[in-house]
Amino acid sequence: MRKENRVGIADVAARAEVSVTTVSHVLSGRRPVSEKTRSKVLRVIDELGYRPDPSARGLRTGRSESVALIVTDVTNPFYPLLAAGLQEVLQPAGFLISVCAAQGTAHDLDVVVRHLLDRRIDGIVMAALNAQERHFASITAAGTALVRLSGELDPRFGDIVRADDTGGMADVVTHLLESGYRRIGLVNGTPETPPGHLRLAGYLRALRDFGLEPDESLIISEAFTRSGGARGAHALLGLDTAPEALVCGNDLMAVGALDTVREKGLTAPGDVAVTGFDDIEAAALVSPPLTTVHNPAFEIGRACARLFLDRLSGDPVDGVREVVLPQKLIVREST
Amino acid sequence: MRKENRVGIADVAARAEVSVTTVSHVLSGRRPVSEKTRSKVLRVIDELGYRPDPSARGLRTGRSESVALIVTDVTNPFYPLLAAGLQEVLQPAGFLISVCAAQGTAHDLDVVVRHLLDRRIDGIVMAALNAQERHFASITAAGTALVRLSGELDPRFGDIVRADDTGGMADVVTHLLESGYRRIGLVNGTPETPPGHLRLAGYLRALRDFGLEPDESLIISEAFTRSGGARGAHALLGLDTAPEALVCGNDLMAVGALDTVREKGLTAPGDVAVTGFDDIEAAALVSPPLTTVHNPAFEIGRACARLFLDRLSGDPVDGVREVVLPQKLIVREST
DNA sequence: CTGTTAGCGCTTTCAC
DNA sequence: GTGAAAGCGCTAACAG
Repeated sequence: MRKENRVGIADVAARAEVSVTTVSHVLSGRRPVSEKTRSKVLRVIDELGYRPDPSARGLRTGRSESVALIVTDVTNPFYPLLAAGLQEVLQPAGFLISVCAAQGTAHDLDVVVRHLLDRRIDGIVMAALNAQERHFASITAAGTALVRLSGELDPRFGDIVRADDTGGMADVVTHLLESGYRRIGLVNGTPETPPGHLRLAGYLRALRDFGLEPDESLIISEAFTRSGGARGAHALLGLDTAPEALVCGNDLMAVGALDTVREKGLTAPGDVAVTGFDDIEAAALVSPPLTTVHNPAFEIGRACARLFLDRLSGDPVDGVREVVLPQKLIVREST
Repeated sequence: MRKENRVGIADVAARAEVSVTTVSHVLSGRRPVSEKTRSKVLRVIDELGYRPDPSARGLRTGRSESVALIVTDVTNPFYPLLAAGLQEVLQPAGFLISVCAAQGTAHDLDVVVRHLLDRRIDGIVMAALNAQERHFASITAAGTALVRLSGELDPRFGDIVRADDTGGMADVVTHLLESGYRRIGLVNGTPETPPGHLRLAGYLRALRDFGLEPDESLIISEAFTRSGGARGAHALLGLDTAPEALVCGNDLMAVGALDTVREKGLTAPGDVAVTGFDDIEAAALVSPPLTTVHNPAFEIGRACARLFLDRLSGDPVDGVREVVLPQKLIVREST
């Protein structure tokens, strides 16, 4: 079983009584071939079960028909979904999707990036949180397509695909306002992070658009964690006039807020409404199920894939592009 | 930026004043090289930043230094963890890990497997639920290493790595027995599935080992879902003498059981203890956090990786192997 | 519209 | 202990 005889392009050419060149061009479509020859070659390929060898092709073309997703935290359910979106679009086009973890330091990421570039990976979705400009630069310098998931658009650093955090947060707050809530507290992650910043902006915008002036005492910054949410909720619910609703920076914080609500002998949404952000799986599992904003990981993956397809097939695209996807409000029982 | 000049083995050879053959052997260690030559070559490699081209190597050797994980459901958090375990071991060894989704029919899986074999993937972890014998057979026939995650050991179908479901379930039940619970109900998934079967066996074994005869009226089969768990709990808690504890077939069922407990105005573990299985992320997020059994996805991944390493490096291993990993009881507040 | 041919960068006989 | 040279299977000039 060690030495199976793969059928090569030469076998096909011989059997179809044409040159290997012709077979190659039937496959690639990079040169006109008479319909008669074409169909004959195709038939022989089918008969022989010929499958081109990607290594050989890659050696010639310098491409690998594969793209990689680099992540820091594999356990975050966001990334598998993004990967699924990539697959949906890229797998039918013959691409292989590799998922690479680059935990730890930026140097670990150096190693991973270099490994990928060695393999002449055609495209990279950089979802590693510790990525630096030098990583982006080395990727694009190698001629590899790059998509980032946040940051500022820069011609040297590839395309960007991201969700509309601000709009999403504005939607939740507007939903609460339209449901009659007025005193709405924000238990947010720190505004130093991109999501913290953007989500705070959405909260403020929605209130103002509704004609309300934000009350700073109702805005809390904590870690983007369950315990951070619990602490934030504790602070806000201890106020003289406690808020009627707690808008949280992400679902984990909302879970923590629910812990606090329960602990204080209150109920949600009876005594206080609670909302999350991201729509992780647990958002639907907790009690009450959380009203939240769906972070469209799958669609982000598809958008990345389409950018790759544009760049990798046909004529070179110049300039960089940014795709912003809408977030979607998911109303459940916590509001 | 189209044509960067990669440095090749010939450049190294020239600069080090040796033949390409020697450089190749310094790299592979497949032939003795004098220490002096060796260190010189190594130095030049470093100076020039030479990196072997995987496509060229693959073309010669028929191997790709990469392994794939094929899954059906990308959103199941079990698989990313398994992938992380694979990475931890295989990435340092120079392997690339690809994650492939084969949703849908067995025919989709055919396509994915064929694609992977075309690329001369070195190893496949088959985690797709719809895999059939023909898939296993075609993989091993192509000389590609295969690891499955369940089933019967068969020389034609590669190695197996799995967790000890029966032992894990026995551990939970024993934990309850030792905590003083006696009437212990089982809200299980259907015993037609491998996990359902094995977990039931663990439940029965633990009771008997403790000297108790299982009461059939306390054993319920439902779907492995939240609503299945809710239904099962409803049935058991409606009994004349309701059980003191509900052991559930997986965490989702336990979440459903908690729904029912709450709905009936009862509390866990005050009125009734509840346990899960798998230790998905949500198990720690629900209230009360679930006592459950940790399904060691990460360790399974590492075990798969080690089997690959054994088969892919050095002398051919013959025969097939099975690795059974222990499950671990996680005691939280629901018991 | 079709064919001949020169490599892509590496591993590996075979020969010294 | 070291080299020369023959391909691995394919693509893309170049040449009709």
